Amino acid sequence: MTDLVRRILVTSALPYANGHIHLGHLVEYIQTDIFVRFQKLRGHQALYLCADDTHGTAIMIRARAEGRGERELIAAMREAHLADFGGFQIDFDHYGSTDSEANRTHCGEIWQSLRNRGLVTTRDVQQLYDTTAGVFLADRFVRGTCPRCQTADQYGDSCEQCGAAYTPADLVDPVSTLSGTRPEVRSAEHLFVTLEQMHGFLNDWTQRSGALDPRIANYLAGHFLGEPLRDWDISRPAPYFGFEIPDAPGHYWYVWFDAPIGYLAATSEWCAAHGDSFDAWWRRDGAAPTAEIHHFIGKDITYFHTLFWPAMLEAAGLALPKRVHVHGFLTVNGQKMSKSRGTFLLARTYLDHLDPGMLRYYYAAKLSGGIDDLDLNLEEFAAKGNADLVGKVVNLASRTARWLEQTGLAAQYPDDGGLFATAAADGAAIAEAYEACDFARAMRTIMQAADRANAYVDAEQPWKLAKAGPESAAKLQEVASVSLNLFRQIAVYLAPVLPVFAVQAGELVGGPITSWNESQRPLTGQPVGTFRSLMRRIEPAQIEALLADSLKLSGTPPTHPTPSSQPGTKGTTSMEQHAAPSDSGEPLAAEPLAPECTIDDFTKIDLRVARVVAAEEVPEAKKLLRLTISLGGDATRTVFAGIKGFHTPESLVGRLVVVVANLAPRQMKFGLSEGMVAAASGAGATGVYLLSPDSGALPGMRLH
RNA sequence: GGCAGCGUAGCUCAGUUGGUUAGAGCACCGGCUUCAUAAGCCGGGUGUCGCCGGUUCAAGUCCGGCCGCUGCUACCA
Repeated sequence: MTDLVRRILVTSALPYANGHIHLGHLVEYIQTDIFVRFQKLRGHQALYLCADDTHGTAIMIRARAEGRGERELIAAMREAHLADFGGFQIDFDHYGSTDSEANRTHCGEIWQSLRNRGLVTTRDVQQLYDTTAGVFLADRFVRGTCPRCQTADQYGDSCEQCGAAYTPADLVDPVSTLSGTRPEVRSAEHLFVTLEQMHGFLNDWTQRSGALDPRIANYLAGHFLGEPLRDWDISRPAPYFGFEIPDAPGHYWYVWFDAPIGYLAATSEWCAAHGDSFDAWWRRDGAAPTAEIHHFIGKDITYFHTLFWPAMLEAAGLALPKRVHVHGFLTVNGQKMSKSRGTFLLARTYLDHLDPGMLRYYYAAKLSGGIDDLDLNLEEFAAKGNADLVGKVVNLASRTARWLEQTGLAAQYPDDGGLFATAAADGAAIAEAYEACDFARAMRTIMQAADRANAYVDAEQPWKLAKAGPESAAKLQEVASVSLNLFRQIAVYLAPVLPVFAVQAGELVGGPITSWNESQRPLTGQPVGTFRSLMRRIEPAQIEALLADSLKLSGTPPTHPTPSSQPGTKGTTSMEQHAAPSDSGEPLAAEPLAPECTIDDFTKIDLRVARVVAAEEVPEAKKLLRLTISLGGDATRTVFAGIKGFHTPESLVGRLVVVVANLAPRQMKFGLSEGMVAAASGAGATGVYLLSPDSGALPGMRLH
């Protein structure tokens, strides 16, 4: 089959050491792992490399908050990450860390290349300096009074009250959160990469190299490459958890500089451990690179991997990616993962309740290599795993292995009507789909083989042969041998997706699966082990337990067993639901109750009756109406309310509404909004319903 | 509003360079089977392929214009 042994270096994006792995992360790691396992099964030399992304301000702040050093924090998170990945059978060839000596070395080399090519420039940036702590202060480390609305205790970059944006130097009475002293304005030098000098190269690489999906290339052309590329600020002054820049003491490489270089460092570390050569993977010798480089990333970090990173590699004379595989985000039951809905699913929580193979298969069945978001519909997840893996695939072995325990496989492969040969021929198409990361297509083709195999068993009725007695024994052995061979063939095809299942299938019959080629020849005469459960069905209770645990972890009590809340489709309108005699549970299910609050919490919010005295369209606004409301007497407020399209200005004037009267003013594009009008709304834009007090209520009355 | 993407059976989707009566899985209904983890097999679809127009011998597939939805962004206080 395959002609040459390819050398394929594959990476997933480095997970940040500031949080745990969740099912969204796993879309990427499972996808990458399947790709790598497939390549290895085909006989290619593939390396799956990854690392923890450990540097940056967030880590530093978190470590301080936890009262421990950064390295202690990242070591603990590394353990947790590795345990999660292991649980999902993600098989890295090497898992490094951006906080390694190898990475420091590679950062230095790339840096020197940028210097040599004249791509580094410096520019002064005005920053506040803490004379007591002796450090420049990032925006987050400064608080002070807003220069615009005079609100105290605001961060250095923007005001939470009026929304004004400014620099820390603009703050009135600034205070350093590190020392509590008043910082002074100093000018600090930052280092920049003048990306514009690489513009021609980036145009060419993004549009013509074939490394990118056309949609991604188009996005880059439209958003960035159509105008001069801005300089990239790649240094941060101390305090910063990271690597100090060797020729610029006091400056540290920004985390997004050293993170992708972690791919190089991981390669070096793996090579050191295996006696291989880094240069053979990354160095460009003449026109033809010796290895293929594949990056798998989420669409949120496209910019870094398709502009900065190739520019860095190009400047350093290193090999460019053959392909950057960009995938979408994970949604759960059609919506973003949500802690309050209990659908923020951590890897660990999943593993407490369900089989990782089921998720690997589900993702495989939904991934087609595009950048579309992937929806984890929990009902479909259970149905698909149960029907395909348990009902079709495992069932093949489960229903026939027992008849071969004594005799083993038939000595000669029987006439199966061409079933094995057909599925063997399908191998080329399945491999092609794997290669293109269209795993969904591969799974469909494999399941068709399973369908044909089950139909065969049904037609041959081996259970009748078993009852018929000794004269049917040979025929029984033949039928069961066909069935088990088809089963093993499918196990080979599924091995990249379900490695544990593949091992167990091999234990049952035929030994370890080591090569894709094993799908091409039936086995004969081999012993058959005792069938034992290979994969268990997903029970609804397990999914409920998963969701309940996820809710607990987010600190929200489970309000009720989560029904399968299909997002409302166009069939029923809100109006119809109003008329229904019994109310649907859908709105509550769509937005479960918030965590319990105390009466003190509630009294912080001053809700008042108010009268709309004026209402007008804001022509340029899509959702907003400008309301003038009266709290009685001459106390009036201007409020922008997002109710355009649901209410006309004329219908509002004169009516009573409920407002949040002590809400901090908010600067909006069309003016300052001085409160919020209370309204009910469901998930999605199903409607907005203003609250009205009973008649007799007067403006200014408070809600108790 | 800007940018991008998507609109095919109740649901999730497949439809390769335009080419026979538009498909799969799930769900649902009927029948069969009982070896198997309440698994399996057979049968059952009058779908305006979002709408309108265009190109073509031929369009779900290409082009244009609308409508709707989603994501990012913006004004969701």
